[in-house]
Amino acid sequence: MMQYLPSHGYEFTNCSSIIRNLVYDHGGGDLSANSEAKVAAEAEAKAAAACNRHSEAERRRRKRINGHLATLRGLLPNTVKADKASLLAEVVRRVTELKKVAAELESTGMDESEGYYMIPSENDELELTYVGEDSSTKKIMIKARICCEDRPELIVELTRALGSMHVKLVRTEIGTLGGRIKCVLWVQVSSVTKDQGLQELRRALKVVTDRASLMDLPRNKRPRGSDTCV
Amino acid sequence: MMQYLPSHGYEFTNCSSIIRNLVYDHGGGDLSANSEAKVAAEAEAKAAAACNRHSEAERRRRKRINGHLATLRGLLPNTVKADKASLLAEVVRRVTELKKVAAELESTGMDESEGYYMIPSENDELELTYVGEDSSTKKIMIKARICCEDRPELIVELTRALGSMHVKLVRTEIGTLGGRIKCVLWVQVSSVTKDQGLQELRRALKVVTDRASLMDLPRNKRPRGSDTCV
DNA sequence: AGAGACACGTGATTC
DNA sequence: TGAATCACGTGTCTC
Repeated sequence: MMQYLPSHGYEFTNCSSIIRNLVYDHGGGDLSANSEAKVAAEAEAKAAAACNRHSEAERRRRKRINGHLATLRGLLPNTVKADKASLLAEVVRRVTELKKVAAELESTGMDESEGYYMIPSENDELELTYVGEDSSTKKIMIKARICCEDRPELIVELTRALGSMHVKLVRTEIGTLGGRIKCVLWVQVSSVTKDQGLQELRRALKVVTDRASLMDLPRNKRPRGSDTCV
Repeated sequence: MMQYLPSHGYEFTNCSSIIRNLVYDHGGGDLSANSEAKVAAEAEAKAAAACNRHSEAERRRRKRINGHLATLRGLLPNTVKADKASLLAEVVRRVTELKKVAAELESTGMDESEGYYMIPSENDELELTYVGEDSSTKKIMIKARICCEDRPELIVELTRALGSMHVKLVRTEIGTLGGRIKCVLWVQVSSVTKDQGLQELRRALKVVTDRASLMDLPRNKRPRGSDTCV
């Protein structure tokens, strides 16, 4: 650890301009009048004061900057002993990370969860959006936005439709209002191209939104509760 | 804009140690032998070289630090003209923001969406967790984790149960497997205390998980599709 | 002219 | 010893 206490007593007036002034005084002081010496002394004092203000301002500025750096040290883990450059490098890394995450949220529309977007509209809707490809897993992400009349079987139908594909339901958001339902699904599709994924998913979901009956299925596979009557 | 080109030619050797050496040379140089002058010259040259290395290293250090600062300027919007301190203040703000968002995701368990957590278990479950209070809106966030037998009316019942309370469904995640369903709800409750919110929500959701019949409701309020037979 | 911001070289300190 | 880091005061430039 370094401390850098002000061990050398630089506290006051170490300004070279003063020294310069002193030199000038020494050179021509003997011939000058008393008033001239006074003027010189005044000038010297003034310069010294200005110099002090300057160095003090610079001290304040440094303190401000280092204060922020200290704050960042406190914010980021394992940077207590890091030097300034390394600390800033780490900060750059984190901010980059933040930007990436934020951009991802933006592009997936995952920040649309509040309010407006989740309110069902009056018109039926089946909109698929290609979100992107995960660089590491090479899997395609597709966002599906569905809006239609609400009915109890809907969720089961959706689950069933997705289950028929090689997909992973990453996230679901559902909003209902006045008997209508809005459903946004984030689906991860593997091993297919973008167009294939969009096409297959659209076909699967269209079955649901078109109110396709589940009654074609064998009885023991039908969702419980939807056919308990009879 | 400031440029701070190296307008004053500080490029080489402005080390006061050299000046000091020169002063000493001037003081006792006349009486010394040639070899002594050589030694002095060597020492001077050595000191000058060391001094150069020092100032160059410092220059490199500054360059590294300022390089990171420039990177941060590029990363953050509207910081092109900001001075160092303001830039760092903005960086602190952003990193704090990042930490807050990350902590929120952590505490709400919103990062549990993948894999394990959304797989329904074999046992029924109704677990409510107090997530926290939004500092700005003063609203309570509760996470409800439900696991039970799947049935088509479930979602409608849930929606209905929540609709009977003054709550806002912020986020929903649903996972189904083998006829069972796991459902995690993030619910924002307003105008009640933590305990009130937990209690009311638990009562409302228990009705659902206990398979309470909806048939007590007036016919026109029953969810469509669940009672079309008769 | 006066305050603020920056780069610079330097001495002190640590490893 | 030497390399690296830091705080410091200073000169210079801008507004």
